[in-house]
Amino acid sequence: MKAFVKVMKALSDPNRVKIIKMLQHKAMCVCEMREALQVAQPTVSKHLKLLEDAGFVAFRKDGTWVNYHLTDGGNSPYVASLLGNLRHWLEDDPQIGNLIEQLPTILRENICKK
Amino acid sequence: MKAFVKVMKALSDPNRVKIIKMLQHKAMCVCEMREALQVAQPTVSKHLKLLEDAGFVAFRKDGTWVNYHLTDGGNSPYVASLLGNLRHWLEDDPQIGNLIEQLPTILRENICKK
DNA sequence: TATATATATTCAGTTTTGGTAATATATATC
DNA sequence: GATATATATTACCAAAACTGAATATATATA
Repeated sequence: MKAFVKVMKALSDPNRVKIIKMLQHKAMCVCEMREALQVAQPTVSKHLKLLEDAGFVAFRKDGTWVNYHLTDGGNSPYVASLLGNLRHWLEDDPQIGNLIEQLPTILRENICKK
Repeated sequence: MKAFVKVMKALSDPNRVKIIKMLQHKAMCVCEMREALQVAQPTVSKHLKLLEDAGFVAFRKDGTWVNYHLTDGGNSPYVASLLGNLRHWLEDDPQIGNLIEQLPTILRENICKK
C-alpha cells in the first residue's frame, strides 16, 4: 500500500509528469530540465529524487553532469504499467506538446558552462 | 494534464484506495465506510467527493442512504485503466486483506439507526 | 592548490491536504 | 408540523508538499 501510494503521489504533480514525458524522448541532465520547466534547479533535483524513490527514473553520472533516464519499471509493477500507459497518455496534451517541441533546442552546451 | 493529475491525486491517499478496494466487493453507504475506515463521517464524505470528481465513483440515493459504487471509467481512460489494474493490484496487501475480511460484518442495520 | 561548474541539500515561506467538530440539508416517520 | 437519521458542507487546525534562496558537495581544469 505504501509503495502504491508513493507511485501515485509521484505522478500527482504536473512538473513530475512533464519530466517523465520529456525523458521518453531522451536522457537529460538537471540543467536541461530546469531550462525546459522554467523552475529553480533545487526544484528539479527534488522532483527527480521523488521520481527516483518511486522507481520511475535512474541516473548515470558523467563528470559533473548527471544524466537521468526512465527505468524499465522492473522493480515495481505499478511503475511498469504506468510507464507503459504514459507512452500514449498525454501525447495530445497542449502543454506536453509545446514542451516536447522545444526539446531539440535545449542543449546543455548552450545553457550551462557560460 | 489537469484531469490526469486529478486522477493520480485521487489515488494518492490510503483511505481513498481502501474505499475503491471495498467498493470492488459491494456498493456501500457512507456510514458503512465510516465504520470500516474508522474515521469521522465528514472525512469519508470528503474523500468520496474527490473520488467522484476524478471519475472513480458514483452514487444512487435510497431514502436517506446514499449508496456509492465504482464507475466503469467510461468518462476517463485513466480511470478505466486504473480501475482495471486495481482489480488485481493490492489484492495481497495486508491492510486491504483485513479490511475486506471484516466487510461482511459491517452492515448498515447494525451501525446506524440506533 | 585554487577556481569553476553541475548537482544535492538545507532552510524558510506559502499553499495544499487530511482530519474533526459544528452546522446545514434532505428524507422518513410519528 | 415535529422528530430522528443519513449525508453534505463549513470552519478550522496540523501536517505535508511545492518552491526558491542560500549553502554544501563533487568533479573537472588551470
